[in-house]
Amino acid sequence: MRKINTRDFQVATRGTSREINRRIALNLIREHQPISRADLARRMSVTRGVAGVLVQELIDLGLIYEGATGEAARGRKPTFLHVRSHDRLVLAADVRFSKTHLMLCDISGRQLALEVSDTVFDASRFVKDLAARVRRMLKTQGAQGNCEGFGLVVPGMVDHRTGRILNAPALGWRDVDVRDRLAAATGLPVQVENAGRACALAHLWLEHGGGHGAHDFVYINVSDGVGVGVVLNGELLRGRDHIAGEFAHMPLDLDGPRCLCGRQGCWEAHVSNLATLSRYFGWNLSKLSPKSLHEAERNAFTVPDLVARARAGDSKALDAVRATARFMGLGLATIINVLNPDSIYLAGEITAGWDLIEEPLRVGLVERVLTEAAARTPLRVSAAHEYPRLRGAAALIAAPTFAAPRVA
Amino acid sequence: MRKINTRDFQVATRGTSREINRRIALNLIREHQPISRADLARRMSVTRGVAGVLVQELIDLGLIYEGATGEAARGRKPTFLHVRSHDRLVLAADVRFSKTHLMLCDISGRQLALEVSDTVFDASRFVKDLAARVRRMLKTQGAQGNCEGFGLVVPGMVDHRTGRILNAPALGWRDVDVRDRLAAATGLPVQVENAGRACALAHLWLEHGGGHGAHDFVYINVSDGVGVGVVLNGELLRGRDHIAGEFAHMPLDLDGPRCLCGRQGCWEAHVSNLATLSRYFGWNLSKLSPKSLHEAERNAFTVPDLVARARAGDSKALDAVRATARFMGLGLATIINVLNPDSIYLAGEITAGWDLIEEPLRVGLVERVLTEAAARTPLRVSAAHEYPRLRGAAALIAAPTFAAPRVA
DNA sequence: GGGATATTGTTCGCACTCCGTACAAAAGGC
DNA sequence: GCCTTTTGTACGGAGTGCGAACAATATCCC
Repeated sequence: MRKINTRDFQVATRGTSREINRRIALNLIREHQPISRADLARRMSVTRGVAGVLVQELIDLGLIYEGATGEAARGRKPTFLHVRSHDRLVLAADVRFSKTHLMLCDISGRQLALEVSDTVFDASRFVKDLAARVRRMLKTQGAQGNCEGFGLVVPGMVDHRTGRILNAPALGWRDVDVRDRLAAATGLPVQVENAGRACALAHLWLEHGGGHGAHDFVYINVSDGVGVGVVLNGELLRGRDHIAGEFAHMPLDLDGPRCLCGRQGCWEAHVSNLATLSRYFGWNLSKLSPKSLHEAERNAFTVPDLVARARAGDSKALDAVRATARFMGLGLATIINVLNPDSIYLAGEITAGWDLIEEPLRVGLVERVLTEAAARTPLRVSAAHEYPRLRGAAALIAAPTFAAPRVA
Repeated sequence: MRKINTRDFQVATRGTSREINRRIALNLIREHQPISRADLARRMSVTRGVAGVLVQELIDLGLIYEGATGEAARGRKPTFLHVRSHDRLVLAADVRFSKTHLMLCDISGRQLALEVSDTVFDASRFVKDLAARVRRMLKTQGAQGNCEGFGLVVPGMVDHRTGRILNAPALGWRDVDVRDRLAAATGLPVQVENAGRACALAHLWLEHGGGHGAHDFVYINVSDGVGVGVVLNGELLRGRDHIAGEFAHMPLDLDGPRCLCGRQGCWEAHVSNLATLSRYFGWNLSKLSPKSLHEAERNAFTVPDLVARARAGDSKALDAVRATARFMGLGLATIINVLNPDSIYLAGEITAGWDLIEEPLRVGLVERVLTEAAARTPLRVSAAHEYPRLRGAAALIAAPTFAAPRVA
């Protein structure tokens, strides 16, 4: 029951019905390929005649192709339809404090090439350097003509509409226009998005197998910080000022530990990798400068190391990990109470020790969640693929092909 | 950019385009009445021919009617169109711990009759009693044939789809089917919803004047408890387990004051009327039973009284009110960081003292909100009409007439 | 082998849609 | 009285889904 926005609506024209049905057909083919015209007609509850026309149009548009003829118990054999993806390529980049990853993949997310380099912090040099790498990768992969766009993911606040990076503290960037500059330098359409949201996008658009078509979920990445992407009604929530989903800095305790953001008691300050390590080593976060913290974390050992020690019998390590888990549960409870999603996906180094943390996490969850039903919200560890952020960057380019047409 | 749900989609048929455009036309007429066919055509960017057909259909459906002919500087005078609402009536009820309100209004929310009675706590007697009142009111108002439905609003958790009240602690109801029983007893279609959400619905559907067509907002009612309704993309957020929007029990401080829900440090425990009064009187919430608290609040004086004292120069009263305001701001900050809505509407007794509380509220807000832009999220005190909850109940019945058709 | 049966995919008339144009109706200016 | 402007209607054209009939292709069974 959506209200029509009378200041921004879309009138239906002669072609609107066709456009809607074509898009539905494309999505059904994508999800059930290989599939025949007749099967498609049945799934759509339209006549085979209509399905045939829709399919022909999708073929003419180059979105699908006819494959082998399938087997049938009796009667004429069906010709299978597939979504064309092997020669529709996408570039994806993930910029982080330490390294910048660049990946070439097809529109379904299948990885074709990957390259890692040190991150360049000067914005102008960054653009120049990245554009050169893009050109080189396209050339060596023989993909110059087939690349449909370039998705970029950064840790920070992004205005997705204008492509400006508003604030990325980890990179030291404020109000930098990367999209247009990268587009000019590479000749490709460029999309920029925040890392947490991109992971959610990857899950929404590229995970039809395991993700099983979730349309209302929250994707949470607990790492150096806490990144969150919210998908409601099959759509990513961005918000008026591009900060929607910032659960990281909600307070658990107004007088709690100091957070890198300057405030006290943020959820992130309780559960980030740094918080977990601090708990183990007895660091006092309030007294360390942000920079030295970054160093400490980079050089010293990591959360996976800590999980390994916990596994090996180091009870102090186990306590630290489980303390973090409880706070994770407390924060998740608020997310559930507030958004009440169909499911929650968890990612980040600490999820490697899921068997160790699940129980204390659920204790924290039950402590604060409002109903028993809500406490049963499925929590899934995003085993997923290796590079959720890169896949998210790819999803930025892949999604428009399959998205629902704007109507009413 | 919405993903099509391949397990629950709507194929476009021959009539889909017309349905979409008819609904857009209806909404434009509603928002700009009186309006001519020609003007409608211009606003929709369609020819006058199409607009004429759409209008004729809406007239035939009884949704609009032709009114007087308007004035024009030159040329033929337009015939004005209006949404038919004076003889399309709706019943609305608001059940609270103390009283039950029953209102008859038209589909645009104009109040026609109002009746207040003591709340009946036995569910069976409640249904019987309320149905009798409904019949009587329809009779005395001569509205038996024109009533299109009955909207019911309760303080508690509701499954809107099945019409069951899952848990309403204030009324002592658990898993009670009111919808079907009321529908059988009154012969009307019945819709049930939670009070906080209903207020948001009222704002979305019945506030085209002042609300100015907000489509992404949060409506917050700070009263005995804290009720919140979230509207995103012109649609009310309900959630998997019907608890979406439950910001009331997010923690500000895990070791904070005890809340009526049994947990500690909930936002509600910091800002509810009870919390404000406790601050003034020095009550210790942890040591009072929920029941005695209810009594204390009902019999003693109220938050408006406290605001009056603050106005009169009672510095202790002012401190109590302003302390609550700061906590309100801290909670609002999390709401903004998380949902980042276009605007926030505030209601509840304490907003009567808006001039006293705005400053400390904004201090709390700025303390926790992540960006300066987000800190400027418009906060509007819902002066609104007298009965937001009743209007919300009415909106439950009124909305389907104007909602966007489901497509793709 | 050959006809019955079953399934796929196409074709064509039909009713419905929006779209553009032409036209009638109604008012004011000169 | 004629021109101009605006509103509202009428009609052919192009594009849509729908239903039924059709050709193509396969298996089953006698």
